[in-house]
This record gives sequence, C-alpha cells and structure tokens, in this order.
Amino acid sequence: MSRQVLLIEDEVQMQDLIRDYLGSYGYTTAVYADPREALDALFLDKQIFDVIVLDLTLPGMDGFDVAREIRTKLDTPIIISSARGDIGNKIYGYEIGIDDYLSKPYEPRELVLRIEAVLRRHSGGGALHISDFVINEAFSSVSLEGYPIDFTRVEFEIFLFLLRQKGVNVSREQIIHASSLEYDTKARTVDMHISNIRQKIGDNAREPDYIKSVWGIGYRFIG
Amino acid sequence: MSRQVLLIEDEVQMQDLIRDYLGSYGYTTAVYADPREALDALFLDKQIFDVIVLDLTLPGMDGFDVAREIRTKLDTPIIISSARGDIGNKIYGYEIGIDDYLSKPYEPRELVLRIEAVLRRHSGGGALHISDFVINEAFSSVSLEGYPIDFTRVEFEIFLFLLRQKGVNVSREQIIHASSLEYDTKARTVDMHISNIRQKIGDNAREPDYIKSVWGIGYRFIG
DNA sequence: GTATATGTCAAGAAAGTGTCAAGGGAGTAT
DNA sequence: ATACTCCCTTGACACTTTCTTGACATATAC
Repeated sequence: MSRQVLLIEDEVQMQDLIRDYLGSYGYTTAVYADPREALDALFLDKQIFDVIVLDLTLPGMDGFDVAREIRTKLDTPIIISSARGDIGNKIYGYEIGIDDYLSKPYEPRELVLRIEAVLRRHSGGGALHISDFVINEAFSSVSLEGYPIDFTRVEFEIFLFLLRQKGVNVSREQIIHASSLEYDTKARTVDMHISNIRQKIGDNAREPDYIKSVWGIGYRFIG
Repeated sequence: MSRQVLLIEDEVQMQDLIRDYLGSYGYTTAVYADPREALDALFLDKQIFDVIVLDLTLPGMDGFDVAREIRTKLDTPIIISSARGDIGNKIYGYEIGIDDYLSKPYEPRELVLRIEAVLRRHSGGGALHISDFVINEAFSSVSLEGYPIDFTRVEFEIFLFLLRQKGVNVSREQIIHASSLEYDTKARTVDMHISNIRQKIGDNAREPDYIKSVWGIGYRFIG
C-alpha cells in the first residue's frame, strides 16, 4: 500500500525533483500547481492523501489560506515548503495546524525524513482508540478519558495485549509470551502485574469495568 | 572577491565552454580532467574552492567515488554534471551529499543559476528551526537561543535524529543505526552521548526540558 | 469442607539509567 | 616520526525503578 502525497507547488523543477525522489521511496505523488485544483481534488473528488506538502508562494492564493481551508475539513498532516524562512510565518503556521516546516532550498532527503516523522506521529502506529482508552505506541503512552496513565513497560505490553484481544479470554502463559517477560516467569507474576494495572486504571478485581478475571483460565478485557 | 570554481571534466569542449561562461560571470575556474589531480589540489595543495562541478563519467575513476572522497573531508558544495540522467544516480548522489544535479546537455546559464542557488544555500540559507534550536546541517552547527553549541559529530547526529523525531520515543538501537556509530556499539555508549548532549544544551536528566529518558525504551525529544 | 485459584502486600532481586574517569584510536600539529 | 588533542568507548559505581516471589488472605468449584 503506497502512501499518497499531495504536492501543491508551482515550480516545475521542484515538482519533478520531489515527485521523483518521493517515488523512489515508494510514495505516490499527485502534483498540483494551482491550489484551487488541489482543493477541488480534496473536497470535490474527495481524494484521500496521507500527507500534504504545500508551497507557501503560490499563484493567486496565499499558502496559509490554502492550509486554513484544508484544516476546516481535514486533519491530514500538512508540511509547509517555503522560501520565506522567517520565524513569524512559522509560528503563524503552527497556529493554523501546520505539522512541519521546511525552508527552501532543502534536500529532498530532508523532505522524506519529515514526511516519515509526520506520518509516524500522525497515524503510523498512532493513536488507537479502544474502549475509553487512547493508546499511542510511539509514546508508549495510554490515557484514560484524557488523563495519562503511567504504565511501566511490561504493564504497557500486557495492557495493550489484553486490549487488542478485547472480549477474548487470555491465559497467563499467553500474556508472558506476548510481553517481554522471561519465558520462565511464574504465572503468579502476571497476577501481580494485572493487580498493578488495575490499580492504575482504577479498576477493581471484584467488579471490574475493564479487566475481568476468568476463573481457571486467565483474564479478559471487557469494554 | 572572485568565487573559485573547481571543474572536474574531461571533455575539452565542455571545459572551455564552462570556463568561459563562468568567467563572464566573474567566476575563476580551475579545470582538471583527471580527478586524482583535482583531489590532490584539494587535499595536498589545500586549495579552497567555493563550489565543485563534477562530471560523472571520468577517466579511471567513478564520479561518485570522487564525490565521496571529497565529502570525507570537505563540505564544499558539489554539483554533478552528468550525461546519465537517470533517477537512480540522482538519488544515490543526494545520499552522498551532492548539492545539485545537472543533466547534460544543459545551458551554461543553467549552471550559473545552480551555482548561485547552491552558494546561497550553503552560506546559511538552509537553517532548520526546531524547538528552541537553529540547526545548519551544512555547517553541522546548532545554536540554542542564539548561542552556538559545540557538538561533536556523533553528538550532532544523535541530537538531529532526536529532534527530527520530536515527540516520538526512540530506542538506543535506532540511535546507533541513525548515527555513524558502529553497529556493535554498546547501548550504554548512547547514554554517555546523551549525557554529554544534555550537559551542552543545559538539560538535566531528572527534569528535562528537551531530552526525556523513557524508562526501558530509550529517549524522547520533548519541546 | 477441601482443594485449587486469585488478590495483594512487602521485601528483595534484577534491570535500567546517570555519570565519572581511564583507555584507546584517529587525526593534527610540531 | 613524535607528541598532542579530541573524541569515542567502556567499565565501574551509585542510584532509581521495575519485576519477582513467598506469604497470607480471600474467593470459587465440587
């Protein structure tokens, strides 16, 4: 599955350079010189892109206006590519919801790195919403109704495993195997981790909202 | 002060054409048909050039090898002039650290434009602003709120890597691979580099403003 | 009631991290 | 060539955080 990049850029040389370079990294690039056509592609044709690379100095329309218009409907990551290297614009850009900023001229390689970083941050392994939880693997973080939960690594792994198998009974052995626990760890150790996890998410063993003990089997995430 | 151009090119017609044309724009051009002589001029005679124009198809030595050898010691901008117009080479070139690329045949005027663009970039146009830092990759320099930070090479690489992945957890292994550290470098060595970086940017491990330790995972740039 | 399973405390073991300081290696100056 | 300078690497030690387990209380199945 190739990543789709929308490039809004009016210099032909730049268009070719970026398209070629991104192509070699497996990206498919749709190029528009005219921002209005790009907006039509997004809103009328409802084309889906993974990331938008936007030149600031465009014919007939300010780049920031384009970004703002995109942001009214989409939260596709936007990377600004600009000759105006000044910070004022940059700050303004971040307020609109620009995800990253590149000052021309830049190495194509740099653009690839930024795209990858943005995708990682935005979607790639990004925020999972399961039950009342928001999980971000890149951060190794979990939050419950907006409040961050401070899991240890093993707790995080166990919790994520249970969450992914929501509704399914999971044995202690499976948990040991799925986490970074040593293969010869005692099954009871898992109980202790579950106990700690329950404490952190405000669950209790008797009447669990999230992690239910299944007698003789293991545990099950209910949600 | 005239700009010095080093031209490595074996076709005599091309030599003359470029030298004359650059001359009319106020550049002084030193021409070498043999890349080894050119390298000697650079490394033995320690001649200084503002930009190097390098033909890819040279007698006895591949153009990319020449570029790579130059890059081991110098970051003088290199513009490739090549008959092979294919993308593969182009990409490869960017990874070595080629600054621009021209496919033969081209107008001498085009070359002048590229040289000017490259010089503009090299003398401080391409600064990245991330967080409170200003990074200039061409100079391998970083400054924090205007004060330069004197990183070593590895420190610079690690710092830049973390910065680019701002907000994302990064493992010690990833850091080793992303930098010029040997693949079998001990993970603890990374800790030492991080410690030194923190010291130089005035961060402390306990309550970091920039580089946070993620227990059991690695590090994360916050900011 | 008995046998087995689970919950949790608390203490100790183990693993991760911060940093000093010594060693070594590559490059530079004399 | 020799001495010198950086910088990278690693072991060592202190310190912190996490994991593990035995012990005992409590719960469940038959």
